[in-house]
Amino acid sequence: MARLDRTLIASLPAFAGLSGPELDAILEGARSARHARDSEIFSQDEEADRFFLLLSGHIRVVRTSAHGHQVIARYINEGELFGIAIAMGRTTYPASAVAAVDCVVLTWPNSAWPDLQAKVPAFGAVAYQTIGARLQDTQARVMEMTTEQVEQRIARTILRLVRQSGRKVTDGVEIDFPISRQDIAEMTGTTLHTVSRVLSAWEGDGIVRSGRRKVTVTDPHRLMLIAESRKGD
Amino acid sequence: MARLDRTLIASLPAFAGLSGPELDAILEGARSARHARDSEIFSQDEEADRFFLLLSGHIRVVRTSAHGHQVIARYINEGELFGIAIAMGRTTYPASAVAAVDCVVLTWPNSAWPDLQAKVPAFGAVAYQTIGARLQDTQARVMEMTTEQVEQRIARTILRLVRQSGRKVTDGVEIDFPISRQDIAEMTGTTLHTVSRVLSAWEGDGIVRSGRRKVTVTDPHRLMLIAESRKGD
DNA sequence: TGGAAAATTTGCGCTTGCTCAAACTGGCGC
DNA sequence: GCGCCAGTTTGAGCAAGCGCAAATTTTCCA
Repeated sequence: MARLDRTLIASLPAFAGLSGPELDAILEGARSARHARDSEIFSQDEEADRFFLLLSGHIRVVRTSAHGHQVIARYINEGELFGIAIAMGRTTYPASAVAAVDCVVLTWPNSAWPDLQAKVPAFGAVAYQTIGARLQDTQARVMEMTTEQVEQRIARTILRLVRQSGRKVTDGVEIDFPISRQDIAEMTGTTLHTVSRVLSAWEGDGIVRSGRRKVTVTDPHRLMLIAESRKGD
Repeated sequence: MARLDRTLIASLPAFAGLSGPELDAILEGARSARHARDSEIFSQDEEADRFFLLLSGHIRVVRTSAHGHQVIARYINEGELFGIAIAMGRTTYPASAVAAVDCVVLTWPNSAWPDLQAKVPAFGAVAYQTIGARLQDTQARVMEMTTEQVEQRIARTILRLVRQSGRKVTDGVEIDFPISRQDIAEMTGTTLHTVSRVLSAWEGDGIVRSGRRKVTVTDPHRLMLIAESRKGD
């Protein structure tokens, strides 16, 4: 196996400030892999024997209920850890990970975990921070689901995606990976029909432009107003 | 301050298998406190300078939205850590903690955290497991909120409460702390009116018995059937 | 270039559960 | 023992958004 170069990860915010040897220690035992768009990186309920770091691309984390209903738990952005079941004391993956575009990931066997913890405490710290941040996000999502209307939830979700994965284009900011109405529905707890209706209405108002698996926000300010609005104000 | 005795925590599942000196190390720097029913132990958004362990009682963790809407994030049971903002890299508490009954808690200043981690690695492990488990729970809740009807969510929530904090009585199992219709509504994302209607219907069917801030499940099996049922089956 | 498949749009009827309103009840404090 | 208050029950009306169905549009690939 070709030795992985430390420049792969040196620029990631998560590892800012780590020394060269520390970076090398992290890469020891790692291997990199490519995953084509729409391919599964790991699958819900399967034995969690590895953990991952996304180097480039975007990954969709999907949970499927006992009755076949799918929910998108989150999108993973470049530089983020994912599939870190081991840091949560789990032996299976609680969700599936699907490449939203062609991706490059680093992956380690679980057996590398204790070593990595010992040699680079900062790595463990990053993992636990990640889990903490996701707990926050998920709890915020529960709040949204229970207190907000569908239109507000869609607005908030799109704003979040644009903030995390937005790319400036001539007339606004677009989400830089393909995302369907169905995907947005699975993030907001509604149906693709309702998402379609809402986006169409917004398009009529000049707030977004959208097409097949593509969303561009042209008036973020107005979208924020929708996200914050309350019935009866 | 009187020295705390290790028997306080020796019997907690979280600390099973720890040595006497380890238990003493944990208790060093801790102090115990009583909190009367309905009093706040810490408050959302305030500086998180301590972390906590519930020795006895039950605690409600409540988040309040920017618009004043309240949601119960979880109930803390005896032996659980809570308010561990420090383990999530947060500087403020993301929610408030309210004593559901008179409680006894252990509490440490954040300054004790690094020491504790170093001296008793198992303590850190328990904290991270706790956060991991809560992330799981919260994600499961998102799934429920988006895929299930109100009646199923209420059924599931009550079953969970009974499993975690049930007390056998002559004709069933009751939730052993006071819980109002409003509380159940704030856990399930509905209104106290709907909860009241559902419980009344169940009472008519002999599935539960309930009164002022009290719920007893008399037919857990039937309640499970409701929790698992799908529309259209 | 011509399908075929995938994604989106749109209409319509209907159900769930919310809102608003009002009455009721069980306990607790005085 | 009585009155008050928090908590609960119940009714009626209504609206958000879902389910279903069908038409369109876009893209991919043979």
